[in-house]
Amino acid sequence: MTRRKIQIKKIDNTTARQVTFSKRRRGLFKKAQELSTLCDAEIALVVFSATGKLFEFTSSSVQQVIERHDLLSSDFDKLNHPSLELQVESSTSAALSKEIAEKTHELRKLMGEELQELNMKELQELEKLLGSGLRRVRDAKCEIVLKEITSLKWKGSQLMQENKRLKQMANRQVQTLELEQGQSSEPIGDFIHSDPSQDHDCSDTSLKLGLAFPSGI
Amino acid sequence: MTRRKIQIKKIDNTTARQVTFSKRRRGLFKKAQELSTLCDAEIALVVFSATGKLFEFTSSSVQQVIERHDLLSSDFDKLNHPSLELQVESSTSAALSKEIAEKTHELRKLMGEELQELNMKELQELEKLLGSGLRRVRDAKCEIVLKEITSLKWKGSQLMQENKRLKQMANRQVQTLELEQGQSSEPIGDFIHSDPSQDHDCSDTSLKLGLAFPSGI
DNA sequence: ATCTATTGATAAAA
DNA sequence: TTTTTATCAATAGAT
Repeated sequence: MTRRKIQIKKIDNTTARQVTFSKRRRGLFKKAQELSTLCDAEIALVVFSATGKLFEFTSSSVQQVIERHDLLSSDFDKLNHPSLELQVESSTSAALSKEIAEKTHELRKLMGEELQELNMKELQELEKLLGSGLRRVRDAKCEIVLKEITSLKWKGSQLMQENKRLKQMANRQVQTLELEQGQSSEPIGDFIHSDPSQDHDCSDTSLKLGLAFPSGI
Repeated sequence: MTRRKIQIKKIDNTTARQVTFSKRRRGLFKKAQELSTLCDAEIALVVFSATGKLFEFTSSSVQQVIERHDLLSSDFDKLNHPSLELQVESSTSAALSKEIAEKTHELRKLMGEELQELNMKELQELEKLLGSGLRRVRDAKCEIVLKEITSLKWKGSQLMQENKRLKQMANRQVQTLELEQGQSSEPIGDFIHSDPSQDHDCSDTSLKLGLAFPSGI
């Protein structure tokens, strides 16, 4: 794409790969943003880096939905300003990463310096430290996922309810025809399978949440 | 971007918007594909057009997971049996919890048994073991999350299509009534909006995903 | 759908 | 990481 054309295959050099990842990720997110704006499309883009880092872009924030329906604690929302930037580094996540890095370093240091001095108690203490950090990270990630899934289920339940209502209406309408005309109209089966070719306004329905996603991930 | 620079705002002209949508959507998917290949990243990209059509790209490993667990895709009837879904999710989570527990137990055992025997190399091996275990857990989490989200999106699109068909049906039924009775029946508007207390315009039937929220793990 | 004049994205280097 | 710059790729408008 520039100085030289490149092959589309995994970049061997780690540094070059990371640089390219940063650049292209930004480019991709920008393109996604532009498409959603230009063409009024809904876009969800999730990128996991090779190191497991998560980046996400969604065309419309579900934050409003979540806040409106009081779904989950808003701890993470405070850190979130999706309108300002496509992707913001979370200070919480960064802090957690840092903490993990520090614990790991601590472990390395201890192992290198005082191997003979290590006893069970000290090792367990280290384990506990590492474990708590990891648990916090896990919980944070879980919460994010929960929000996402909950919002999707909410949307799904809206659609289901509307679907059900439309079916009821259709049935009523057929029954009305039968009554008024004293004969049966088209079989429902054919009616159901009529070919869709256009869309129009639909109606929203009340909130009926699905399941909570189990927190054990 | 070419003949002339354009503003990044919704394109008014419908035809132009659709053309641009097609072109840019292709470009976006290509970029996503390239990023996943070049940088070994896992990517899930979902685009709903303004008309509710679904386009999706997922990097290969994600795709395999989705196909492997494809049982959810074909029948969105399972949406009507949330308890079943809950069980599936729970068992999967339980497996992960178990894996974590096992890793922890392994560590304790190793530390408890041969503390004096542990040397730098062995400890580093232990650390690596833990790390890889954690990475596997993390990957498993990613898989579950992506699978869940993808299946929800799929279900959503199925419901949207069904709704579209039902709405079309309703319209035709009303029109049939009007023709056969030689007079107008209830206005379509009232028919569609039969429950005014809950209804409002919602031509936007597309799914909206969760927060833009990068997190480092 | 196909064609190009331009703009935009980005690989390599700093 | 971020910036710079030389090229390559994407695409707006036209056909």
